[in-house]
Order: sequence, then structure tokens, then C-alpha cells
Amino acid sequence: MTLEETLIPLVKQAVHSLYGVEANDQQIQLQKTRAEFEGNITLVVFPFVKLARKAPQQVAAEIGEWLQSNAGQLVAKYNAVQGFLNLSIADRFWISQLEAVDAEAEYGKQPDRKKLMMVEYSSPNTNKPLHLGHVRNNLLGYSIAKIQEANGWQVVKTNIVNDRGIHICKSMLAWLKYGNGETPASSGKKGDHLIGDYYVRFDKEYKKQIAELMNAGKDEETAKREAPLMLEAQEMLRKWEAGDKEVRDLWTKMNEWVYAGFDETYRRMGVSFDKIYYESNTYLEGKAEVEKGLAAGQFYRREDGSVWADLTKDGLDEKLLLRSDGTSVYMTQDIGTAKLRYRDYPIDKMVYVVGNEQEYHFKVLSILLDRLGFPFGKELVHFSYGMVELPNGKMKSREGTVVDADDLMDKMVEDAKEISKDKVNTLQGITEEEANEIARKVGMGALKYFILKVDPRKNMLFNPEESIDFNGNTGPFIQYTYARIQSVLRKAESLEKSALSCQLEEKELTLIQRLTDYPAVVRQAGDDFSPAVVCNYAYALACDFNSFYHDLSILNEPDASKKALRLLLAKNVAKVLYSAMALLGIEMPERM
RNA sequence: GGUCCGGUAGCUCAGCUGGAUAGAGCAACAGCCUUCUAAGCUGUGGGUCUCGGGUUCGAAUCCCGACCGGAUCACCA
Repeated sequence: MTLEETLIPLVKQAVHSLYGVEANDQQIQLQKTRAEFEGNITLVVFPFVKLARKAPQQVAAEIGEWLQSNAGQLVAKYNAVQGFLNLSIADRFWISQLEAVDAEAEYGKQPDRKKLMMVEYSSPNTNKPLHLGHVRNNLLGYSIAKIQEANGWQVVKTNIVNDRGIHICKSMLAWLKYGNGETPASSGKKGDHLIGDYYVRFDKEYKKQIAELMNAGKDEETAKREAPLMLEAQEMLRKWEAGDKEVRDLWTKMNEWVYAGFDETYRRMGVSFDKIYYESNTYLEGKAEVEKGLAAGQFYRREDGSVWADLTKDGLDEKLLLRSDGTSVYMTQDIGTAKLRYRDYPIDKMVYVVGNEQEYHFKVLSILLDRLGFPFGKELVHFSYGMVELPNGKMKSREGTVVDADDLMDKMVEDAKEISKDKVNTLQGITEEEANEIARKVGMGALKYFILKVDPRKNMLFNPEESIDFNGNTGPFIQYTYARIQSVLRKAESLEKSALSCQLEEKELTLIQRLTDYPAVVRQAGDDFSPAVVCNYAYALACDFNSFYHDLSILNEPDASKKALRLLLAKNVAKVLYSAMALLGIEMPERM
């Protein structure tokens, strides 16, 4: 039983016996006691002041007195400051809490809900490599999946790969024209980067042609439409849709290169998927689903042949579902993907990790899926996160202002390696291979924490000129705290079986209390879809531990029962830090 | 213009389901390694919580209105 669960009925009894009224749960406000006052937990008594018809201070004192007299085992001391009743909870209670934490191997994990949640994230285009914006998406998606698993959901991580369309044809065309048969093997480039280069090349040549046409007197719109490269790309798309063997073979080959590149990037990021869908397989399903809806009278066809959904009753506009030439749009494909997914899994809740610029799209998708009879449609979750901005604004692929995911990861690991060079301890008795592995974990930990600690809904700023920190409120700080504990535990070797001390130092008590917060933190992170909640908690726990570690010796403590308690405490702090970081996809080094 | 989101220290961010004197980190300055890992600990300085009203015992937090910034409202994805 948590402290709150233990205390609430007691407060109710107190209020009832003192003032003869029944307090409801909402009136009982418990919060952590602020550091400047004595006590562990504070009851805000203002809600009872009117019932009691007494001054706040007096009400607080009366309730405090009642609790101490009637529940002295729990409430050791109290003090009343204005309307705040600060309670000091008996050491024995905290020690039993620590023992309870220690007894649970998966402390913090919530009961199985027997329900399935599908989390879609990443969703790359196959015409360019991943950049920092994708990194935020991937880290958030992976972490949300872990957090919901910890909240008792069965989670299926999925990815929808946008592998077809005009943008893919642009890369293919540029490669055919200017590539001279270049391959990842021949050039030594990662496949996704190679394709990305040709996507950029297309844009460059295309702009040239536009300029030429405009010099010849055409207006910009016409020039854009009539540039030979654009016409060729469109022709290629038509051939692709018609199943032209040459185009399809080229498409398959180039996409394979990209996938090999993505796989490497995903592996380094530490993210994974249980099931991958490809747009090239789902768009036809979408069309079929729209035709069905059309036949059922849910949609309507205009004179030019295009198909629309009327959403004016839902307060939205009309939405195009099929173009007049019969081809599908983004929405159509999402409907098709949803259909396949629902065929494959008994989805109870569907979560889309997609940037906030697509909020309108998902509002519409939700309504459409609901109309088409998907049970999860109405309550689908668009986990909408903010943009990553650079000091001079948004990242734009074409203007070369993107922060490449692979480059960034390289840089982080390099920095970690550089920093660890100065740390004598790291190098003692450690092979180069181990040192590299530590640098990888620490560099990636710094990057992941940097991104995940920000409230997902908010835009965040990344300044490429300033390197990401390794000190202070960072991933490495938490990893370091963990590594320190592991070092102590290694040296402790035989965990002495001494009885635990039954008296606590203030910093020990603070740490135990923090440990007891963890399950609630997991729940809140799940309810809010917020890895940042987990970051904040892990940081606070690490801070508490470092302060404890600084002030109190563990291994050199002469009193065996105190030593046993501190070891148990350290062990469980490490356990919870490890668990919390795992929810963020951050690995912990055993030493650093 | 309609809708949605944001505005907290020089910078990056917590706190937002109303509670005590608004917190961290970075940057600056001053201390702490003969002791379990100094990627650490301790301290100093730094604030009109964008502004104006309202709600009440109490507002950074809730409501209304301005202002500023962003997103979105495609036969783009």
C-alpha cells in the first residue's frame, strides 16, 4: 500500500470524528512537503476550513493531533503552518516500502490490460535519408511503445513506408540520367544517402530547366509544369502504376538500397518494428475501401469523376479521396493501411506518431475510419509532436539545412569518446572495444535524453553550433549515477545479510520516498503520452542519489545494519534508473 | 480570415488536473578529490511567469480579451 492509500482513509476518519462530516476523495489533497519545512507529506486543509468553522492553522493542528494519537505507528510527528499540515512518517513505514520495492522484479509495471495497442511511427519516404526531425519521431515512437507496454498494453510497433509516388520517381530518373550506374557498393555510400543525393540532383536540374523556360518567355507556373524532367518523372510514375517491368525493377533495386541504409540507421538508434507496411501494398486497398464507401452512399462522386467525403456535419470541409483520374491521395492510402492492419491484428487502440502539422489530416481520418466501421477509428490517437527547429528556422531538405541523423549520431559518439579520454577511471582495465561500447551508449544516451526530455507537444530548438551537453540534466548524468552504483555493488560482493537499520537519515528517507513515486510516474507518462515525464523523474532520482552518495558512505559505514540498508537502497535506485531509462530506449553502461 | 498549439532567468527547458517564498541545467563567479567513479557535490548572482481583466481563502496554473510566434485550412505527402 502506498502512503497515499494508507493515509486517505485515516484523514477521512479524522475529519469525520472531529467535524462530523464525510470528506470526499477530491477534498483530500496530499502533496510532497516542500524542502524548507519538516515532514514528508503535507495535507492541504483549506477544503475543511469551512466545514470546521475554524482558522486554517487550527484545523491543521487538530487533524495532526488526531492522526498522531490514532495512527502513531504511521504519523510520527506533525507541524501545522497556516493551512498546511506537514506529516513526518515513521521510518519503519519507509523501510517496509523499500523492502516492497526490492521484492518486485518489474517494479513500476502496471497490470496486464489484455488489450492491444498499435503504435505507428517513423514512416519514412524512400527518397532521402533520415534527419533530426525523423530522429525525434523515432525516439518518441519507440519510447511511447515501451511506456504503454509498462502500462499493461500489448503493443505492436509498426511502420508505414512511403515507398511510391512522384518523389521516388524523381530520384530514379536522376539516377538513370546522371548516375552512370553508381551503386552503394561502387561509391561506398549508404544506400539512403546515395538516393538522397539523386533526389537533390533532380531538384537542381529541374530548377535549371525552369529557369531556361522562363528565360524563353514562359511564366513560372507553365515552366514548372512543362519542364522536361517533370514530364519524364510523371511518365515514369504512370509506367510504375501500369506495372512496367523496367521501371518496377529499377524501383525495387533502388528501394532495396534505401532499406539497407534505413536498417542501419534504425539499428543504431535502437528502434525496431514488429510489422512493416508498404504504401505500394496498401494504396489499392484504400481505393477499394473508398469504392465500397461510395457504393454504400457514405461518399459521393463529382461530375469530373473525383470522389469526396462530406464532413460539413462534423464541422469540417469536404475532403477529396480519389482524384478525377482515379488515383489515390494520402488519405486513401491511410484508409487502406488501416484496413490491412485491422485484418492482421485485433486492434483496440491505434496510435499515430506524426508531427503536429498533420493534425487536420488525422481529425479527418478519425471520422472516415469511424464511418467505414473501424472500431478504433473514433478514438484513434494522433500523438502529435512539435517540430525540431534550427536557430534560423525550420529544417528544409532542399536548402541543405537538415541535420542528418547518421552524422549526428557519429558526432555524439565521437564527443562521448573524447570526453571519456579525460576520465582516468574509464580506461583502467578496459579494452578498447569496451571503451567504444561505453562511448556509444553514452553518446546515444545524451542524444536521446536531449530530445525526449522536452515536452513532445512543444517545438524544440537544436543548435548545431553548440554540442549537446554531457553534464547536468542529461542522459550521461543518469548513466553516470547508475555506473557509480554498479561500482559500489561490485565492490560490496557478498551482500551482507544483516538486518536493516530501523532508523533513517534524511537523505535516505528522501530517496525511498522518491522510489515509491515510480509507479505513478509510469502511469502518468502513459496517460499523457509523455516520455518527458519519465526523464524528469529519472533526473530527480539521480539528483537525490548523488546527494546521498556524497554525504553518506555505503561501503565504509561501520554499522552493519546501516550498511545493509544503504546497499539495498543503492541497488533499488539502480534498478529503477535502469527501468526508467529503458522506457526511453536509453542503454546503461555498467561503468563509465 | 477560421481552427489548433505555444509565450516562465542571458540561453535550453521543468512546473500547468489551482496551494506555502516560481525550479533545474547551461553560461558566469566561489569552494570541495589522501575517503565507495569530480560526467559528481556545495554555494553566489540572475524573474513584470508576454500584457490586461475575471473566478476565490489562494492563480505561472482555470476563464475572457489583447499582443507576439508557430502550425493548418491542396486533385501535396
